[in-house]
Amino acid sequence: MTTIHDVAKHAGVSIATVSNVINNNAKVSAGTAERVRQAINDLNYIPNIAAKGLKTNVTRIIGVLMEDIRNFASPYIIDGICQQCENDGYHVNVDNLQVNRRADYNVDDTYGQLAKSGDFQTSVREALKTLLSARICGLIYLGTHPRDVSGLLPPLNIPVVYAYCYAEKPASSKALNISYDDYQGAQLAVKNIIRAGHTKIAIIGGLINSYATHRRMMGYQTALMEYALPLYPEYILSGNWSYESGHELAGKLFNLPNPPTAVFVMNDLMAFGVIDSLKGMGIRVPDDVSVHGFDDLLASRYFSPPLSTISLPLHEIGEKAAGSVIKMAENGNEASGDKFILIPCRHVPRASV
Amino acid sequence: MTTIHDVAKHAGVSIATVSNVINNNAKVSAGTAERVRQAINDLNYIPNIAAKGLKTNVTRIIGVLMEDIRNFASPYIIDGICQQCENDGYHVNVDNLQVNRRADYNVDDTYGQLAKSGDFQTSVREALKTLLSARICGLIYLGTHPRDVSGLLPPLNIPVVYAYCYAEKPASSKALNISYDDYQGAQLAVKNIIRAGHTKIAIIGGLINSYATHRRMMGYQTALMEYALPLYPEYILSGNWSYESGHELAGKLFNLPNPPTAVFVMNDLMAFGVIDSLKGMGIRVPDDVSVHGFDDLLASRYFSPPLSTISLPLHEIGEKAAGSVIKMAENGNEASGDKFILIPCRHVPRASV
DNA sequence: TTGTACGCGTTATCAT
DNA sequence: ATGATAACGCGTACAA
Repeated sequence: MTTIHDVAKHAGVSIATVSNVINNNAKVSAGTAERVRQAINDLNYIPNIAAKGLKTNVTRIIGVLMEDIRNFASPYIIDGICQQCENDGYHVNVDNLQVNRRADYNVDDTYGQLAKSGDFQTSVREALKTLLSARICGLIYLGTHPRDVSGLLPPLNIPVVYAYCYAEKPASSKALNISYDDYQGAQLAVKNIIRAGHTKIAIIGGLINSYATHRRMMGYQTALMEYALPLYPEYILSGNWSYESGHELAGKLFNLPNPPTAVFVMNDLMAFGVIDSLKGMGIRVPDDVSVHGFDDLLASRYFSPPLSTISLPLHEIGEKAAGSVIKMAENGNEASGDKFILIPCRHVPRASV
Repeated sequence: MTTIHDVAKHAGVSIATVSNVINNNAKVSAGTAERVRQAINDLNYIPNIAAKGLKTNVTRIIGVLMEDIRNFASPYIIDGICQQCENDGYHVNVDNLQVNRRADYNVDDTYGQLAKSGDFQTSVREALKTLLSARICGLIYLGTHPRDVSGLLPPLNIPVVYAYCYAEKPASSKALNISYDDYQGAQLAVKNIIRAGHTKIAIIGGLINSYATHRRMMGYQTALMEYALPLYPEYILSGNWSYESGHELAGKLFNLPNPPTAVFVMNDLMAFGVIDSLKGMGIRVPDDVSVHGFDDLLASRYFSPPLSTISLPLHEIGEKAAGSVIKMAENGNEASGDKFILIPCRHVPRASV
């Protein structure tokens, strides 16, 4: 590899001058600057950022610790992260924890177990050590779904952004939580159902102890209240986020003496199960019953009928996460303002409502 | 950050001894080794790999230049890359080219244009410069679908692996192409259809000038020949990989005087279009006609009927790509053996056949 | 068995 | 305006 010395020799100047040209710090005469630039081009010189980082103690590397890149949300978030980092001239160092290969990551309960499992803790520490050995100047912890991940990370003295999850007790004094707005998204869904003319609207939630279920349930209630619609306790069910669970609960729901005319299902996977179950019972969607999902999986637009759903601001979460962690890394001071940033969801109207 | 000097002082030894303990090179007495390890633990010391790389001229960083992380295959391949790199103690540096935001990346023709477009070339060079500035010791170029990407990368003196694409004229003397086996996968699909009892089997291909279309067409022919089945020219159609194109071609196919009883569709997206078109015509799948896809999208198992398809060895491609590039980086010599590695696909039988 | 000194490719300080 | 040189954190001869 050609070094700054090669360039200096080729241009007939000192390495200091070359450095000054590269970082256009000091005053270099236009002539020599041009000569140096020519030499850089001739020799195809690319500065070694490791050496630069060693000297300046600033690496401009952002570490991304992701629980599972195979989760449907991860690629879009990483896309946002990469874009923002490229804009700001930062490198991205990734590490994948492969949660999927450890447990069924659609089930909330396993998270609690995971977090406690020594095995998982060990690989988090291991991955973190790898990242830290590169002297990353900021960390993004990317979850597989919103929940409290406090305690997973050891205390850190670099800024940390929790993306698509959150930490009540963050690992760093400079920390931020960035996710989407469950409450707003659920309202969006239910209000859309109401505007389509429904008044008997059931809800099928995810695991009862999950943050998302809780927040989306609030959104459901708020929307009903806003339109002065009654809340029927028998219309409120909880599954476990799986296709099968949606299938099963739909059976229960539509054997009620007074069944609903619409269902807000808290994720698309369960909604698929609901619709298939309805089809099995000879109930047509949306002619007889409307079904609304949440997540906007790629599959949802090809489902029959195409599923009305809520699309998550994944790219924006990534952009914002990277932007924030970079800002915190550059301003030495603590992060100010709201520690919990929720980006609004968008509504995706399709044929199922 | 604590340095090797801090550890040395804390343990009452010299930095050389600390270094020797870390890399367990030279003989260090058991006692001092233990003291040093204790100190490392006490101070939470993590070696600075930038400094190490500067000294040894080996960074153990693999660069991944991906055309689009949002492509359905990318996350699984990256998962494989991360896993292999973690196993071998390598860091992963990523850069995303965001092809998706430049053109409709499902359409083959745009690739030719992209490659020629100065804009794309510029961002490839830019991204590469970023990666090279970290002195990566190997590069993985991850495409969005198999095609020849020769000429996209400038000449490089580090090993390069093309994953999920290939280069007839690679950028480095140490290069390898790793993808899945279109020919074998297509045979798998068609043989499965034949074994289900069909003899009138149509095929809907992707763009006629694409490598994948060509190879899969060969697989189709081979399978028919092996079972001594005739090949009807009117059963051979080509689309452009899109849902709409599948929908349209199914209309043509089943208005034939003597329509087929099964269709091998070259990707799942077109297969969705085919099935929906069939439904529209009152033709039942699989009762009247069988449909077989290729790709195994997440959506395919939730489609109705669930789609029989071919699953791609994505994780394996990633593992193999990382393993190969690391091997080439470590053995100074040229890569030997086959430059084109094709990993077999698996068959995923579901209800549509 | 352990310690000293130098160099890796930069930036930054100080002369010139 | 430009150049010489000392760090940065680490590995490694070579010396002790």
